[in-house]
Formats: sequence, C-alpha cells, structure tokens
Amino acid sequence: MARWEPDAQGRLLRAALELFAEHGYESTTTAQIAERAGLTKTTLFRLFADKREIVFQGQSRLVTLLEQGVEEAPEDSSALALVTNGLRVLSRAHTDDQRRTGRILDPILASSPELNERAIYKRFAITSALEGALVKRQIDRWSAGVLADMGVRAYYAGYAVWVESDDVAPLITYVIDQLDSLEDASSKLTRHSTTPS
Amino acid sequence: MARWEPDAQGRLLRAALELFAEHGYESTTTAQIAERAGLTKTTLFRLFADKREIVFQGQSRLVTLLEQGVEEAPEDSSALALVTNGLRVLSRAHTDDQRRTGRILDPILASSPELNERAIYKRFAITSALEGALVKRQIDRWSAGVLADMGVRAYYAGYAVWVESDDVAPLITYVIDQLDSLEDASSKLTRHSTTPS
DNA sequence: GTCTATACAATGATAGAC
DNA sequence: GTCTATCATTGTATAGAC
Repeated sequence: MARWEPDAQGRLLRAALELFAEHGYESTTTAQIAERAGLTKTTLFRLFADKREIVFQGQSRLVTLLEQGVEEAPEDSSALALVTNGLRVLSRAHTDDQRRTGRILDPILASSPELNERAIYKRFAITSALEGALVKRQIDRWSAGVLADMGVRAYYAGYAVWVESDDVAPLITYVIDQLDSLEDASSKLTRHSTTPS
Repeated sequence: MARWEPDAQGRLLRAALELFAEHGYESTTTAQIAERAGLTKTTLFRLFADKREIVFQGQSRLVTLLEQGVEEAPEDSSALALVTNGLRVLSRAHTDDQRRTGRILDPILASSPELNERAIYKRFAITSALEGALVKRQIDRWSAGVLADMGVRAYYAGYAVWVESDDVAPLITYVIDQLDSLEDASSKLTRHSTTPS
C-alpha cells in the first residue's frame, strides 16, 4: 500500500513531544523534529503551517464536534441545554489516550509563551464557534456570548481536573460539574440580589 | 539634552502603522520600519520583544488600571460594582487620540492572523487580570470567572462601538451599555426560567 | 501523491565599536 | 543608546526523485 511509513503527522507529534520534553520547546529545531520522525524539514512544513501546529493537530475536529452538538440538540432545548449538548459531544471525543498525551503536553504548553499564545488562540476559536452555533439556534447575541464564555470556561476547567485524575469518570462529568458551579455563581450576581442592607 | 531624537517607541509605532497601511503587515519588514523611524533593526528589537509588540505598546498600562479600579472600589461594593469600577478606570485612559489610532489599527489587526493572535492573547491577559483582582476582593472563583468574561466582553464590544462613533460620549458609556445587556441576558438563563411548558 | 534537495527571505539574538 | 556585522532558525519556493 504505502511506499512510505504511515502516519507522518503522528510520528512528528511524538518526535516533537519527546524532544520538547528533553530540551525544551525553544531549543528544539524543526529540523531535529523532522529528523527524529524520519522526515525532512520540507515535509514538516508541508504537513503543518508552523512549528506550533504540530502539537495542536486535531483541534479543528473538536470545533466541528462542538458545533454539531449544538446543531443537533432537540428542538425545544433551552439555551443552556444547547451548550450542554455541544459540550457532551465535544467531550465524548476525548479518549483515555488523549488524557495521557495531555499529561505530557500540558506542562510543555505552560513552559513556552509561544505555545501558550497559540493555545489561547485556540480557546478563543472554540468560544467563537460556540457563540456562532448558539446564534444559529436563535439565541440572542448577548446570551450567546455569555453562554459561550461559560461553556468554554467549564470545558477547560473540567479538562484540567480530568487530565490529572485517575478516575474512570468521563470528561463530561467534570465539565458538567464546572458548568453547574458557574451557572450557580452567575444566577447569584444580578444587581438586585447582591448589595445587602 | 538628548543626543538622539526622543520618543523612539512612538516613532516606530507611527512608522509601522504607515507602512502596514501602505503594503500590509506581512510585506513590511522590521528593517523598513526601523529605517522610516530613523533607527536600525537592532534598536527596534531592543525596544520591542517582537514585531507584533510595536503595535500593542501601552497595553500593560491598561491591565494595571483595570486592577487598580477593582482594588480601589468602595469596601461594600457588590461583585458587579467591582467590575464596573475597574472598567471605569480602564475606560478613562482611552483618549480621543487613541480612538483615531484605533480606527487605523483595527483594520490592520483584522487583516493579519499573526497580529490577530497577539490581540486575542492580550484579551485573555486582561481577563485573567480582572479575574485575579476580583478574587483578591474575596469574590469566589466561579463568580470571578463569569464576571471577568462578562466585563471583558462588555469592554471589547463597547470599544468597537465607541471607536466607530463620532459621538462625544466617553468609552465608559458604551461599555456600561454592553454590560447591562450582558447582565440582563445572563439573569434570564438560569435553568428554572428557560424551559417552558 | 508523497517526499527530498537546495536556495532564499525574514525574524530575532549576540558581540563589539562609538 | 545606538550601530555594524554576523548568525541560527523559521518558514517559503522551486524543481525534481520515487
């Protein structure tokens, strides 16, 4: 079938994670990553837009899943139920294998400003996608904005707990927990109920 | 006094904006910017960490103001009043001159993925700072998160309207308008009040 | 259709002179 | 504080090999 070793992207990801863990992100060159993956720099840049993207491959699929989850929620869903359904479909895609990868990747992300910036960009892209999906489901734009922020915040906070836990509980459990806490907090901060006396 | 022309940063900013408007961000080299400002590439990179930062100078001052506004709010302020006070102090720093700069800068930011990514990073930094300031004022972390997202969303949305308007109204007017709308939307989406029948 | 070789432009760092 | 000079690295472009 294949005249070359298969899964070039996967090999590049593994090579990159190894090298980043060994020498740090900045001290690792794209040529080194390519070499360890049995490829050349040219091929690396044909497969990925830049050095950072090696480590974020598959992210665009997550956005699609989130949008689908909102789109496919029942007709009579509340705004919050649309978000929950999006997060459920999104969370389902996170396998145990990704938890292992996350444990290796997260400290690397935190260690490099460059990677961190890209990570935040991805978070914003997810938020915008969720907001857009909610507007398509006839949610007014202010509610859509607030809910998108809340949903994504719950997703990231839930992910952070899940990735470090050894539980068998699926990601969605933690995400829903976070969402409940956020919703609860949000319901208590309207003007009339905050200033006492 | 000064052996060189003063305000190197300001000159670099103006040179950069001119050149970006003329040839686009990507087609402008750091050497060209430095040359138009009467400097060299070396000096540019001593004054700014990278090419993108030329255009974001002064942003760190904004974060400080926001934090101060939250810190200095009256003792008995509600959580929302802390946010409002932060945004008020932050908004006060936006002069009419910055509105003119914004009108030139905003289209450039939108045109370049690289600049856009940095802009989103700055937005996240502002959100984190606000969240941290709220936690310091004894707001629980979930409320702090939700409020930080709402406040920053209001700030950016308000800014977008303000920068395009010819009104004499100050920025804070638009920001508060947005915050009111967001708060109103937020107060209507708690579980019990959304699913009808 | 996937990979490689080579050459190239630009960012950003560094060292030493004024 | 600025300059010249040099350098490593990212990322692109081209043309060709399997």
